[in-house]
Amino acid sequence: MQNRLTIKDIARLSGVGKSTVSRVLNNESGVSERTRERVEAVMRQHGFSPSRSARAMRGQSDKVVAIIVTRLDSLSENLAVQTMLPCLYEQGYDPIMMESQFSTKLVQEHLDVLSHRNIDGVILFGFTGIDEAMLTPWRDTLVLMARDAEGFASVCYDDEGAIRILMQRLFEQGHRHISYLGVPESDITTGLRRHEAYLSFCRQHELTPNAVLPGLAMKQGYDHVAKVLNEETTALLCATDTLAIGASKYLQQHPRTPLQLASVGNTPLLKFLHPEILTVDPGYAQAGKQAALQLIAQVTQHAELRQITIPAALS
Amino acid sequence: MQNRLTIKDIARLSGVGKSTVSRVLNNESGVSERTRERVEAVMRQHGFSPSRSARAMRGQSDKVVAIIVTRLDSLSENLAVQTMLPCLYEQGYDPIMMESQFSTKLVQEHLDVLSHRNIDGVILFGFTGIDEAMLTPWRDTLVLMARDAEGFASVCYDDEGAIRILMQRLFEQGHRHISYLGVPESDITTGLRRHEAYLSFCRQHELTPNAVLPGLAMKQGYDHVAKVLNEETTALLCATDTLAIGASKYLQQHPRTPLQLASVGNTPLLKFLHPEILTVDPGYAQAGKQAALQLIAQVTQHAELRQITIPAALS
DNA sequence: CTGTTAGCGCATTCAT
DNA sequence: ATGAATGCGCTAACAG
Repeated sequence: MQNRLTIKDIARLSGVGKSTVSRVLNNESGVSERTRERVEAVMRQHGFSPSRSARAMRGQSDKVVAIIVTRLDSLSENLAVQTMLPCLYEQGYDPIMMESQFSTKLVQEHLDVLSHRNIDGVILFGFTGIDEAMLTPWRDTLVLMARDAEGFASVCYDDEGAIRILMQRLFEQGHRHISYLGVPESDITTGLRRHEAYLSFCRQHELTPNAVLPGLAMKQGYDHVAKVLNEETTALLCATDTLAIGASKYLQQHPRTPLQLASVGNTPLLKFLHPEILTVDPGYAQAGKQAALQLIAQVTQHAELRQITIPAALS
Repeated sequence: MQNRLTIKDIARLSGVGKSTVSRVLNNESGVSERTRERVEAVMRQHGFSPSRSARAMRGQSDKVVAIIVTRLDSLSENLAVQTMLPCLYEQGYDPIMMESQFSTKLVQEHLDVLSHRNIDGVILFGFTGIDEAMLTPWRDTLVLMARDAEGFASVCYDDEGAIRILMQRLFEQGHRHISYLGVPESDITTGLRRHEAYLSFCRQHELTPNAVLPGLAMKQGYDHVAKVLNEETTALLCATDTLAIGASKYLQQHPRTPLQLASVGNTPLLKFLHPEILTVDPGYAQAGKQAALQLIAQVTQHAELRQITIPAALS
């Protein structure tokens, strides 16, 4: 843009040395109140802001973080990222965005690029097949989303709790034949954990489980929902909003006796299309904020690598 | 990450001077083929990549661009961004993402941040009320999406063509009472242009227009669609996929005589939910690519500020 | 408390 | 064709 001022200019304009300006800039101690104020005044007056590249070169942080989402159009990840961004902006971090498309190879490529770029940290939305080994170099500057791994900071959803809450509610409503539409167990969180929570609840309450685990896509919900519906079924629990939307479409086209749907995920889209569906909010928004805060804490003050679980809540 | 090598190291390792390495790095002429190859070998062998901050400080580009979307969860913008990203990566640009939430104030804040950040360029998704004056400083390094403005590079959709194609098709199918569900005319492109194209077609073919322009949201489509439906109506044209989804929900809940729906936008969501709807693809994907290419051309070779319009096509 | 000095990694003269 | 020297804007070590 315009030819910007440097600390040298500020120093000259306020009649002090460069290093004093630098000290003021970094809130270092050892500057008299008077000079500090004077320098700050000059900086404000001229709208001065230090060159990021120069700072970066001096070993300081570049104040850039990367966010690697699986897909730009993931409903849940969008909600998380939307709360993440303001947190990052506020602390002066610029977020560069990348899309993994559920490909380990793409994640690897992106990380390679990032390693050449003096990145402060990475927030990575996990998925099935992600290779923990390749994340090792990033151990201290990474926050894993929606997945946890030994030795890494992470923000997870309470998969088990979310399913339990929904099952409990359905059970209280009198449902005794609750089917389950989910995701293959190769997916640890959305797949395995949620399915196990379902099975566990069934066991405890002596219900007969009836599940199918086709995948993550709407179409898969649509195509496979029929398999878990029989005459007795009165309720259907879906592992995700996306599956619930697919299932709903099928049910609209193939009417049957009333069926109470329930799903994990509190996306605006599902709320609009099917407000009658019982949903639990896995806390996507809160997760985004927590992840941002955790990452900043890690990279600025070497905070411990916490494994955070966001509590689920009926919505 | 690791303590990276510098051109000094490469110079030492290949037995040449720093400046020679620099020359090789920038593909400058005046280096003998032999030394060039030798230096390149050493660089490859050690996986050398120059410090971006150092280059940036030397007045070179930082190779960062900003993408300001209106909303992270906009279906159409997602499609555009998804094609934009690979183009940018390929050229070594890192995209930092920001969300305007349709707020001029937020755009201004983001641009302020960016002006302190030695950004190469900005891709801005336009919206109603965007203030061209505040974009002036960015004239040469900005590409406006979905909106055009005097003196700025832009990538627009063919609003007029998209509507015309759909109307033509509906007309050919025999429809003579085609209603329109759109966006207020304060929105120049999605609002005004599409509505005018609708009116224009009606005039030319002596149809009686019947339109309502509630807004962009699904709920608005749902709430207002009834107003444009009467006994004679056989087709409904929606200005966007989002409106079409809202309208469809209403129609499912309030059955009537068959109504052919049509809409502008070729999003996967609509295709899944309502494949029966006639849609035209405004070319979101192609638009993303064009925008990335245009921006790169501008910032690397001061290419002219083209105003590109993506042709619409039946999908 | 404050100014001076010396680099960070690179591109760019200017010599050779 | 190539190496040595200079400085980008900043922080850090060292003097006063």
